[in-house]
Amino acid sequence: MADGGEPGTVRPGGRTARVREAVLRAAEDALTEQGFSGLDLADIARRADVGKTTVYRRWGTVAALVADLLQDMAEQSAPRTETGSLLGDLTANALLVQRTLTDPRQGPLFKALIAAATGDARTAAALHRFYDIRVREWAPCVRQAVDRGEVPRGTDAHEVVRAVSAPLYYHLLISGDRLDETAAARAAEAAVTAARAGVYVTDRGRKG
Amino acid sequence: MADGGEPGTVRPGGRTARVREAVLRAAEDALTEQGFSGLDLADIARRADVGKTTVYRRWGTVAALVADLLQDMAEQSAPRTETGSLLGDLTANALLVQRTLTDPRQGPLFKALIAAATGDARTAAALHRFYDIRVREWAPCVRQAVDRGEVPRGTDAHEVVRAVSAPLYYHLLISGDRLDETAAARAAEAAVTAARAGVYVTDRGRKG
DNA sequence: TCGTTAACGGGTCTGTGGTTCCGTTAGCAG
DNA sequence: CTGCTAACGGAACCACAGACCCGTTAACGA
Repeated sequence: MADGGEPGTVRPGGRTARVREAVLRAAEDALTEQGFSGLDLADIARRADVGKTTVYRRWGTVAALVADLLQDMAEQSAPRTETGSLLGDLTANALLVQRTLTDPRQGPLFKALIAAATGDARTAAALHRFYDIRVREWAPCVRQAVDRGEVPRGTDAHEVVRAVSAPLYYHLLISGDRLDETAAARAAEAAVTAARAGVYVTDRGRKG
Repeated sequence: MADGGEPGTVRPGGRTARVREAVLRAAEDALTEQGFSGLDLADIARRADVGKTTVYRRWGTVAALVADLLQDMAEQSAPRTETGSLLGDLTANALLVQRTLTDPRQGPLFKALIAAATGDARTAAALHRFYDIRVREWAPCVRQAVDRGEVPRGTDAHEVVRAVSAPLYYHLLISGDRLDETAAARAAEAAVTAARAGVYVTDRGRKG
């Protein structure tokens, strides 16, 4: 008794780690190719060259597996570019997002991850954490812009970064419009314009 | 032979129409409660008091049923309010969207519809059509603003309306942030600010 | 190096969602 | 009103994802 709980926690090295890695990669492939609804544990096990019992025992549900995949993805981060101006930085961010979402592998993967999150609270929490980390990485460029006097003090840096991504995801998921460099540039420009005008200042009204 | 094709096309009245209505309402309920992944035709048939054979024969797949539901939803439209200013109009729009997405019934339903669209091209097309219609209904207020001189000529009215919704859907699906009146007001304000600055003018560069 | 046992994996069973068959109901043309 | 047949619906059938059992492999502490 008292073995800690979840399998994989007592002997996390060697084979266990290898299996986890293989299954997560296989899940990524399966999600990319079949999407969230066409997902099946046996198929993932086959792709990963792993017993399907293992997949069931370690993760149990598709939702839990996706949540674990999101945690794994959150850990590996891409570095941020710095251009010296807020518009330059956020345009770089918008282009990064645009390229990711139109990538023939990453695009479908992200769609599937978001779809998975709509149906399960734990997956949704993992998705929110993933994006929170990504937003956090880019927030400093907004704070630098505040210091330079480009945007008003009190601007919510996170909200500005989110405002850049929002229209791109809207195109991807909802309107289906073309998601090209123009759309990315426009998203960055709109966010910067609004930020400069003080739209993202959180405590408006207190000082006036 | 040569009976036209799809069932329900030769005798569309009476029972057939009643069944379609009942099934669509049941599908709406099921989507709202169970989400997209937990959907099953037998359950929908039970809710609709209809043989599951009928559901299978008429729609075949979950995706096709959802697509039909979206078409049905697209047909019934909500009227648009007019306030006289672009900010007023778009704030009304943002609040409408915000209230819809936070509604305990509609919110989960829309999440499920969007999730369904990520996995199937026909469902995606139906979703795009639905939103295109909604955007089209609100576009006139942007064109009126152009006529009043509030925003520059050449502004893409559809893109402005989409810009209002985008952050709200981003909150709902991706970041998980609170989706309150403040967020709605901010979304409208950001869109108006950017529109005034000419961010949504489509043929920029041609005239300069 | 060795022993303990966590973790894996093949094989089998089972519940359930999807499919088909065929008799029944009812829309609609005459 | 009547007949033809489109469309529905109950029930049996089937395939397959998910659950389980138990023998095998290998992580890790001593």
